[in-house]
Amino acid sequence: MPPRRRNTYHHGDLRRAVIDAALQAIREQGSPDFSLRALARRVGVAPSAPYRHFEDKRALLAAIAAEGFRLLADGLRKAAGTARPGSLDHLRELGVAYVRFAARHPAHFRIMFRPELADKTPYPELLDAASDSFDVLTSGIRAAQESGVVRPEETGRLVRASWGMVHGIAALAVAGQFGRSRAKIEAIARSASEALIRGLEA
Amino acid sequence: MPPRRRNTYHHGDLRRAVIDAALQAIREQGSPDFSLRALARRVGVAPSAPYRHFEDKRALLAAIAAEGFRLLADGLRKAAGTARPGSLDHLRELGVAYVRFAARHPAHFRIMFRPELADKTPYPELLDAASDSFDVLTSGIRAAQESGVVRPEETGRLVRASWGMVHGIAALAVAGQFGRSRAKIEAIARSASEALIRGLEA
DNA sequence: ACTTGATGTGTGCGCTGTCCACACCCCTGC
DNA sequence: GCAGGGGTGTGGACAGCGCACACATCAAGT
Repeated sequence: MPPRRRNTYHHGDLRRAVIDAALQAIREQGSPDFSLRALARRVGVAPSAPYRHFEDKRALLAAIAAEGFRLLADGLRKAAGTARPGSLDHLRELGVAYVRFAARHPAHFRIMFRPELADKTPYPELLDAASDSFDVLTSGIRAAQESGVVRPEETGRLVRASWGMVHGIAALAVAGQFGRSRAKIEAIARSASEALIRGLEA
Repeated sequence: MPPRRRNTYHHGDLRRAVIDAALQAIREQGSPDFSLRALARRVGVAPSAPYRHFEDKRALLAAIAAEGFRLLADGLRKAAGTARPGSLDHLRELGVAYVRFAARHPAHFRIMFRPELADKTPYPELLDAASDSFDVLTSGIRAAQESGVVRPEETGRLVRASWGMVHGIAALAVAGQFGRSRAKIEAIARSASEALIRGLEA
């Protein structure tokens, strides 16, 4: 990619610029109620320019959601790396990492589970990223079961309970219900994860 | 209220009809992306008629959210009634009832935590209903602490963990991640609540 | 009967998402 | 070293939207 050009007919990296403007708008109002035209104005291009990069508004949201799931999978893997796979610590760090991702990337998080993207079929990029994240969680729990530290109950059930818990804490945190302090939010996630894991121990 | 009048200039209960049409639309598309004009068409009134009952679109959503919180508080209180206050069973039933509410009233649930309603200040009805629901949860946990069956940890922390868990399971269930069967969804909620409670026992 | 206030109608404004024909300009093949 | 082609941005158009405002209708109280 050539260095940023200014005052040229072509923008340089309009796709990225539109995504960033959208994230900014989501951060400001909490919801993707921006208009594509306003985004274009902010970026300094014609109203129809973004349509060269996104089929429609939903496709833009899908791109943001996919980016979010990629960031989430990264965060989960990184956190998991700090503890022995299959250990209870590993499990707890997965939970904390889920919530930390939401606290660090609230704008992404707010888009990722939007109902209008529930059918990910038209967006293979989104579908892949989402299942990848889900797999990291699932295999973390399965490993803990295999190493015998967690009940040998049906894995899917444990995944749903764990995922549900961290997802709920993340959602409420992003909604501002737990205050603005990331440290406090992570502390909540940590103690909640510990409690749930205690309840799931073999 | 007089009996339903048809073919009259005045509708009879337009406010209720608009809310119901909105709920129907939310059920159909998962998000409140309907137009107020379409709602009016469905109900058979002029595009501007709903504005007699709702200041704007957000106020309509706020009314739905408030109704949702009232239904939630009812459901929580009813479920709580089936077990001795302060007992672990009582706690579990609260958790199950939260998720059951979401499974039974998904359209309400989808609206209740929308970011555009996060500032409930302009909607005192919504504010009251929301804090009432929250109080039922909080006092349930406090009672369990006082009867000595749950750790005497800071109550707020326990509330956040518990609320987060049931909220996450509810959200994922409403998003269709756990399939359509209400029985299965409640089973997940039940076993997850039991696990968390085990982890929180004194 | 007359007024009055609540409720529904009709019309208009500015904005939106999206489409289309056209302008521009970088890159590649000759 | 130049022609032109394809990817990218422009400008204008259209239908539909949220919402405002002036007017119509009707029930209820005097």
